[in-house]
Amino acid sequence: MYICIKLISMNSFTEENYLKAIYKLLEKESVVTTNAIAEKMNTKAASVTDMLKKLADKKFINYQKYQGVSLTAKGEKIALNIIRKHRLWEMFLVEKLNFKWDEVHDVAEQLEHIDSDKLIAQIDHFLNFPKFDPHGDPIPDANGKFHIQKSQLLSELKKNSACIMTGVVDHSPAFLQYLDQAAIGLGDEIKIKDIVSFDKSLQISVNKKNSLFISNEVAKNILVIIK
Amino acid sequence: MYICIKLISMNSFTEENYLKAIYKLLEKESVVTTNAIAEKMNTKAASVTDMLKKLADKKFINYQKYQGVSLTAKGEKIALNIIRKHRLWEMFLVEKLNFKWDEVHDVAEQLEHIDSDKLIAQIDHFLNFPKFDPHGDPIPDANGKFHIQKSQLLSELKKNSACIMTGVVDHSPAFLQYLDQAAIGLGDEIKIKDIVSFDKSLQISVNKKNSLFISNEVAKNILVIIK
DNA sequence: ATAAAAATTTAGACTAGTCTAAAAAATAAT
DNA sequence: ATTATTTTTTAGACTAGTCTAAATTTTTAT
Repeated sequence: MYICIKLISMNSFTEENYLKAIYKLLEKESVVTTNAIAEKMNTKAASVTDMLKKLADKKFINYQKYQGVSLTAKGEKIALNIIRKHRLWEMFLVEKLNFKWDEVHDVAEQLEHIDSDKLIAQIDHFLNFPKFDPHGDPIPDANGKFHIQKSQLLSELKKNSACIMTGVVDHSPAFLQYLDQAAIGLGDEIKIKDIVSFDKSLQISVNKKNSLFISNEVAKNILVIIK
Repeated sequence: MYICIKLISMNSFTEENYLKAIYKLLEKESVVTTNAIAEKMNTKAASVTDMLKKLADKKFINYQKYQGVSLTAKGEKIALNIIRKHRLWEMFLVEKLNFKWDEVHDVAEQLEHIDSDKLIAQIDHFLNFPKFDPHGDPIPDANGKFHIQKSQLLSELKKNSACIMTGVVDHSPAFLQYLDQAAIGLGDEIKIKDIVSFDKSLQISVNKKNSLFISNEVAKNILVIIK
């Protein structure tokens, strides 16, 4: 007769952060190097090598000396779960606790490591199962799957098209603050009233009300899905 | 010309947990021993001694070999802040995320270490500045002060008195589940309709509606403030 | 194809926190 | 008042994660 206690090897915060960093680097480059990880983690290459060995031992990554790394299915699942938690917490902070877009990141970095399936399921429910975080990045489901309607740049749309804002390309505080001032936010309905041929700037309406001009440069940094 | 960055020595989770444990032991006993701390922290006396030296170096505790410990003002402030965060998170979990009284503790143990003044201020606000957590324990304010109207046992009140439930003495799941079944909860208005002379059991009404009998034993474990 | 440069890994050391086993101090018992 | 017992501390070792400096491998340039 055995008693089964919750052992389910709790991963350390550090391991989780490495896996997340590797996942994000893999989104941009097909091969992830030790130096790239070191830079992302604000640490030294030697420390990264040590950790890579440990993660490989645990079968979270595929690693051979000098050859870079990739995630195993197991490792990717953990990374996606951290990303899911991070984005749900960001959404919670903005939607329920009056945080600004540009204030949430550091706190979410801490909250993403809280270990409770029930907690994150309830937060998801409380937020009414959002598909995007406050920066427009997609939120994976509990199984690590994305349900994405592909976004495109506002600058690519034709005159008179209507769309919903889902995110931004430039995440800098400067840009996010500009959007706040212009009262353009996630989930807003944007309609292109006119495209100025001179400089490709757009005349748009937001939520069928306030009409304004935005530069092409701005439009290139706003992600939308067509309505 | 100096630049001042946020250094404000971030305390480790472990240090915070030791200070919290010491605070709680000081509530019951005037002198706190190494062994008592070891038991509370699920660790060994030798480990405690090591940590006590470190905490004393940082001026969080008063410590002399073999003589037990007490908290300095600095240490108490940190402990109270952790307790404040723990209790506010518990309240949040119960009030907003449908957690049961007896499910919140482990998650709150993690959340209490999240480091963000704005976050906890907003949670406090979101909960409408509660004075007690779901177990009826008082929540200190941001300065570590309690604003307590002294609670007393329901069993001590006279016939026809009305009161508000603020807490319990027995925190066991068995008792909390009984209260759930009986639909007696924090903040409920309890009126004593009758006291049975035979066994001192009480006939009460809860929130002016459901009337029921509770044993004297139960009444001895319910904390209330007189209305 | 081979030398130079860059990237990566190893070796060895450090801190935080923990442990066991042994020594020292305090308390209790005769 | 002098043992015996209990409590506490020290000594030394271990793990996770980090670092610097040196060695090794890969890549780039000639």
